[in-house]
Amino acid sequence: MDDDRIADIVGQWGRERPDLDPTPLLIIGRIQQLAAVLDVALRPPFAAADLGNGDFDVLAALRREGEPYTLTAGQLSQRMLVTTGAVTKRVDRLIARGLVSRSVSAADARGRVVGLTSAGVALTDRLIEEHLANEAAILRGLTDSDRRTLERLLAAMNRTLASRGFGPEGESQAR
Amino acid sequence: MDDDRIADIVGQWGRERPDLDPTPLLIIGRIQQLAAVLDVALRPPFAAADLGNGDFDVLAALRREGEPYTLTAGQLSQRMLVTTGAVTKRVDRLIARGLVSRSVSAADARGRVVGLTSAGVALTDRLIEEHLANEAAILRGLTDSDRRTLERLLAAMNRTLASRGFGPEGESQAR
DNA sequence: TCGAGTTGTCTTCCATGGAAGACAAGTTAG
DNA sequence: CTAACTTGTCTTCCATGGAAGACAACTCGA
Repeated sequence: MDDDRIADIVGQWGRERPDLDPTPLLIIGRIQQLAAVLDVALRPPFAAADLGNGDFDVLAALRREGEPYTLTAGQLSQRMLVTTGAVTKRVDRLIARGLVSRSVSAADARGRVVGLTSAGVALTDRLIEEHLANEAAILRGLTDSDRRTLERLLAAMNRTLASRGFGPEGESQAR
Repeated sequence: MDDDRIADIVGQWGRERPDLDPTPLLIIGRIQQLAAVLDVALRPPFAAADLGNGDFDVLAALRREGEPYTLTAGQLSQRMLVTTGAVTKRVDRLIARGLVSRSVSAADARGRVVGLTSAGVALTDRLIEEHLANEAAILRGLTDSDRRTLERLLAAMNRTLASRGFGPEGESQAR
C-alpha cells in the first residue's frame, strides 16, 4: 500500500544527508508529481479530439472570454503564460484544423485577432464539459471541507511565491 | 491584491457556462500553475551550475541512493519517471560534464551502470542543500499545521489518481 | 511631420523529451 | 543446445516550447 514515491525519496535523503531537512519534498515534490500525473489523467478528451493540451488552452481562453470569442495574440500569450512564439504555433495548428481564425486587428495593424470559429466554439463547449467532469471525478476523494482547505493552502503558496517575485508572470497553465 | 489568475478563470467560466461547475480549477488549476511556478522559482541553483532540471534529477537519484552511488539506466528511468531514451540523453550530457560515468554491467551485459563521479557527488551535495533551502523558504508562509494538512491532502489526491489507474507509472518528477 | 524609440507578432534556431524501432544479450521450452 | 521470446538500452524521428532577433506598425517629442 505504501508505494509513495515521494515518501521514499524523503526517506533516502534522511538516511544519506541527515543534516538536511527533506520534508519540503512532501509538499513540493508531491505538487510536481501531481501536476505531471494530472496532465496524463486529464489528457484523454483532448487526445481523442487530436489536440495538444496546449492547443486546448487557446480554445478555452477564447471561449471563456465570451462573445465574440476573440483575443489578440498578445492577450493569449498573457492568459496562457507562454511566449508569443508559442502562441503563433498553437494558433497555426488550430487554424489548420479550422477551429480558430486569425485576422489583422482593425485598431492596430500589428495586432492579430484570433477568434473561435463556430466549429471551435462547438468543440470547446463539448470538451470543457468532459474536462471539468474529469477534474471533479479526481477530487471526489476529498470532502467539501478538505477541498476548501486545499484551495486555501494552494492559494497561500501562490501568494508566497508571487511575493518572492515568482508570480504567474512567465509560467504555468490552467486550462 | 486580487490578481488571482485561477479565480478569474473560474469567474469567466461561471459567467459563460453557468451550467457547469468550474470550481475544480481552484484546486487542479492551482496545482498546475504552482508546479510551473515552482520550476522557475527553484531553477536558479541548477541554472548557475549549467544543469537542466532534468539533469539534476539524475544526480539526485544517484546521490540519495547511497554508496556506491550507482543505478542502471532502467532504474533511473523508473525513479525519474521518464523514458529510457530520456535517460540516455541526460546521462550523455552529464558524462560530457564529467559528473557521472557509464559502464557495462558486470551482471548483465545489456545493462549500463551509471555512477556519480567524485565531482558529481560534490556538486550534488552542494546543490541539494541550496535546493532544499529554497523549498523550505517557499513553505515558510505556511504554519506547521498547514503543512501537515497540505501533505495529507496532496497525498490523498495522489492516492485517488493512483486508484484510477494513473499512479506514478509514467509521469512526474520530484528532484 | 520626422526620426528615434517602442510594441506586437512572427521567424529561426535550439533544447528537451516521448514513441517506436533496432539490437545485442538473456532466458526458456523442448 | 537451440530457436523463439523477452529485456535493457540506445537511436532516430518528431513535437512542443523557449530565446532572441527580424520587422512592420505605432507613438511621441521636438
